[in-house]
Amino acid sequence: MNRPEPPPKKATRIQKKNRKAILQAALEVFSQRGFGGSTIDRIAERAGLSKPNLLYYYPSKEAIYVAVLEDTLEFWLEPLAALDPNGDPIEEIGRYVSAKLEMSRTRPEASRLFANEILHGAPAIGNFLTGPLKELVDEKAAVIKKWIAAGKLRPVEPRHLIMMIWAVTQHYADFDVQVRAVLGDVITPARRFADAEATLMTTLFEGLRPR
Amino acid sequence: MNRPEPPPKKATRIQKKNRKAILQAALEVFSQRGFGGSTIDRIAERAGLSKPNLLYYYPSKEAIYVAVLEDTLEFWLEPLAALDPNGDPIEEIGRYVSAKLEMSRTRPEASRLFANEILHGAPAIGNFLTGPLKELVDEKAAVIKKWIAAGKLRPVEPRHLIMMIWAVTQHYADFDVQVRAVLGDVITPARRFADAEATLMTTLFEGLRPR
DNA sequence: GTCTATAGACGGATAGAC
DNA sequence: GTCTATCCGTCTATAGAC
Repeated sequence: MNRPEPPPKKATRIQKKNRKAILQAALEVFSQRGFGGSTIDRIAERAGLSKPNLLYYYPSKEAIYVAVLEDTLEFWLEPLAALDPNGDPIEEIGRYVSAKLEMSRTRPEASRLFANEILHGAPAIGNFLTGPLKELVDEKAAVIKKWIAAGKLRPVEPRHLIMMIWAVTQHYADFDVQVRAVLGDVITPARRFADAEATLMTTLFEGLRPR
Repeated sequence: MNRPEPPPKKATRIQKKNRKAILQAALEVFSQRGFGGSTIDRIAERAGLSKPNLLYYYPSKEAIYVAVLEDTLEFWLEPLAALDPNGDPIEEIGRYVSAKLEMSRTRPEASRLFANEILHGAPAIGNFLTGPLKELVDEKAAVIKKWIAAGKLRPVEPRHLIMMIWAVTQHYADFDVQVRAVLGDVITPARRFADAEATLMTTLFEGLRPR
């Protein structure tokens, strides 16, 4: 028998390219239609592959789904991980808000993919939420607590503050159609995000700055 | 001619009961699993009906879905509609935040149903978003603008402020699993919502109050 | 006795997986 | 390309309300 690859003998150039295409296609399809509303066929088509070929790379629809999620998870935590305990609190939080808002603008599909997953009870990434995510939030909550103790921020619940920032920034990706409907189509995307940032900064900053 | 009701010859007691049971069951199923992940069979089972019997009341899966959405829409706008132009701005906004948070606590499935629908591009309620919803938001944005002009609020974009309130309050329903994962299961629901409200009020109020 | 309400069984199409 | 499972929607027969 003359089988070239048992597991991943070589990370073939073609394999890398196809895997990437599949993940990108899956991200677009899953984020737009949810897991149940997506079909392998559609993902394969958008990736430029046949369905059997796609199933050669990932054994099942669920496997693709999990792969896309995991592929995006790490990237998703970056901005919060970058919160610097030694920086100026207001500045650091401002930077975090900006970064998250920027992610909503440039990667709305990723935001929607997570939103959909969590909305439905996080069947695939429950362990991520109670594990790495919670740990990171705990760590950063401690930082915020110290800032508050030092009188550099008004006293608020750090974890709720963090989630509040998630909510307001991701809203512009997850609820995009509603945002556009409410603002009207005359408002350009650039203007929309600039106004959003200004509003968030005003309320958050003035609400957090101690007197 | 002496016809009391032309279309619904009699609103049979049994019909009312079944329709209500179907809508309730559909709300639970659709909000938990999305449209594509839900089956008529499951909805019928939860409503205590056979599938053909359910389809006797609503002609298709989509008809049930639309019916549930419409059944909840009006109710959903109530708190915003109640914003009183003659009231104290900070008080009115506080009341609105409280009311929305309370809805997230008591009717999370409704919130999730909308979130899912909008997340996927609002195929069924697009006209509602650009119609009644936009109109109501426009009306209330004008009220907020007047408050700002009168120096009673800091200058912010009214529409973004309204959406910001939607985002932070609905977050506690839509992303419930994540909220619980991050806070840990030791925090009781009552405590969770109390902390949320305190954090929202502090940041929002202090951020909106003029100096 | 007539109309409403209910269910069992099935067709047909879609889509996951080999 | 095929096999199979799932699931929407219908056909038909019957039980029950008024």
